[in-house]
Amino acid sequence: MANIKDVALKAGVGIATVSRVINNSGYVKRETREKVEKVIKEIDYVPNEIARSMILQQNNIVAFILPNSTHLFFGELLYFVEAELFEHGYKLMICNSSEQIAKEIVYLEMLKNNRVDAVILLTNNDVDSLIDKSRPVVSFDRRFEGVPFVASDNYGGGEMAAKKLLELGCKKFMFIGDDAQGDASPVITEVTNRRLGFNNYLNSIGINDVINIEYPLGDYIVSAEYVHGLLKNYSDVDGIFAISDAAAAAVIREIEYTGKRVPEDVKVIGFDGGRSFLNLGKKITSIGQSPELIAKAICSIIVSYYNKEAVEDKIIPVFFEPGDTA
Amino acid sequence: MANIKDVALKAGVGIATVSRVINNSGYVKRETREKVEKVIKEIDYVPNEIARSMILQQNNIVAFILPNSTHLFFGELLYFVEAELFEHGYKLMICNSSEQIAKEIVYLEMLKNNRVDAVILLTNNDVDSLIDKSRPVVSFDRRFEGVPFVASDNYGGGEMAAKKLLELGCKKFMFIGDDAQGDASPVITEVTNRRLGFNNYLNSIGINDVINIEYPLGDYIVSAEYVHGLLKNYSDVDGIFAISDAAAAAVIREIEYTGKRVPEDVKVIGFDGGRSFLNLGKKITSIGQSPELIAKAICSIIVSYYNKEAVEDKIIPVFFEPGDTA
DNA sequence: GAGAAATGTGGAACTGTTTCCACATTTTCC
DNA sequence: GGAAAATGTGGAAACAGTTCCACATTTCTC
Repeated sequence: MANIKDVALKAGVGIATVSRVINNSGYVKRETREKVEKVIKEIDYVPNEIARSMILQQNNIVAFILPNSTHLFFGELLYFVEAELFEHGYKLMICNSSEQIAKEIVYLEMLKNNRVDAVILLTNNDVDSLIDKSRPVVSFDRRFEGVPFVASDNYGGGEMAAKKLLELGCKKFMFIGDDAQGDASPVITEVTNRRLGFNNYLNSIGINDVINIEYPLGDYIVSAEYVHGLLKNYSDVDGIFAISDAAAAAVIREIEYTGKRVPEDVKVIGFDGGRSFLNLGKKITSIGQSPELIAKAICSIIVSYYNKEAVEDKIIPVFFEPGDTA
Repeated sequence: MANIKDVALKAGVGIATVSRVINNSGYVKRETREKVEKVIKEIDYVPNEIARSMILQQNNIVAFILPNSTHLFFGELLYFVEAELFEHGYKLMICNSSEQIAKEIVYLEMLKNNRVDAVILLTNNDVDSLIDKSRPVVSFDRRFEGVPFVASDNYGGGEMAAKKLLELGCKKFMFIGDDAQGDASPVITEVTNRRLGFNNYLNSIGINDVINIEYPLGDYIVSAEYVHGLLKNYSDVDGIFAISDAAAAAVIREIEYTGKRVPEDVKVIGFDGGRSFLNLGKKITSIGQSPELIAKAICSIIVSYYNKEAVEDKIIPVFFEPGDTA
């Protein structure tokens, strides 16, 4: 493949001049520029970005470590992150951790070697010590000391769900979610704020008998049987806030299985925007997060890093997404 | 950041020796190795992969150009491609084209500059002239002259759907799909083989009145209204093969809207595996493609390239995925 | 028309590795 | 015990660019 030297030689100019032409920098006489450009076309010269990265000490590559891009919300986030980075001239390297900390570790190490310009981190694991904080990192939905952080307003979303269910006349409330994850991970995850917002708001207006259900979930698929068992013990519940649309879908399926109707007998609000489960059935009423706004926030932090501006955490508003289940 | 020279200096050895230690190549005395390894730990040296890529003329980066990672099948394919590449020590750069040829062009150019080791191409656009065929490229679902090609056995899948509907006693058949895309793109796309397999098989056993419906779809969302209009003209149809699960979902919705029951009155088979639309309702009976097998095939081609072995096209078997609609 | 400023150009150092080559030392073998 | 083979080591040339610096030429200004 042709290199800059070949161009210089063929055009009868110095390497520095070719570089100036390519980068449109410094002084170049019009005729010289044209001569060089002609040669570039002729021998089909394409600058080698690897060599540029080396000298410039940056490669315009951002890495995104996330659990699994096939989950709708993550996939959407990925999509918008890519689109946004593209606008700013960055390329995106994708690293599915599959929730395995081992793979996260390998990736985190690899990214050090590769000198990627920034890392977007979306993990539930305690990888604090593995993060190279001397380089730009942005974390979504999980706080790490010294790492800028982006998340939806989960607390506000919880409140919003509570208000909506109240508005619709519900009397007996339930929250169902997997946020505590047992003793294995004592960290308060960001989604816990959904529970807190929901509970605190109801408590604040005197409702203190909210039922909080903890269910274990593997790979985000809610076990219908498990939900079923739980629901029959709480037959007076008429307003349910589920931690995700996936959880809401399972809950709805089970409620209907017991003969009750949604939303006539029990109202259910999910979380994520109701986009995932809208086919061949009803659409879930949901508190939505905007992957697009989140992606924009993440990228703006990366750009700030790049411009050596101060970076700060960002909390992204959520919105009420009407549906058929509340 | 520390570099190899710092290590050499501090350990009192030559650069070449450090390199040998890192890469575990050539001869290094045990004591020397230990000394060097100690220094590496001490000053937290991490080899610069960019410099390595430059000298090695390879960077172990594979780029995947695809329309949109948020579509379930593409997202799954992406997931498995990433997993498979990871096993082989490659990193994955993701390039969502959003079906825009302009973005594809920019990416294709960019990837030349970046000297990625291979490109996986998933596009419906005529980008033949833009592909740098001097470097490893693999195309999925779309044939380009001189580019190795991977696809599901779409023709066989069409046949399979026909046989299944026959088996279930259907008498009047319909195919519904968007494969021809009007005059704009005269290319026979790979999915057309689904139609061909279906029609040819039925024709071969003497059924010649198969109704083939062409519907326009924007961004993979089937217009329910459009389908509705079509269906009422063909009230005797009792066996439908839809080009995708998304199309099948729309068809089913519309059939039920007219008062008929699926699968009792009309049987519907989709394509992609029925995973997309299984919540809050029935699961679509479907011909499945295996994103995992496809990913493995794609990666094995890339590895063959890498080992300078001959590469050849691969057709991946499809499978019948039972559901509630046929 | 001379000095200053602006414009134009090329050489060479530098980025951080790998690897060839030359040379030194040690081990093997008859 | 000496030649041959195996082992061990470092210098320097690549890889393909960018950019500082020095120097040359042109244009501007009074």
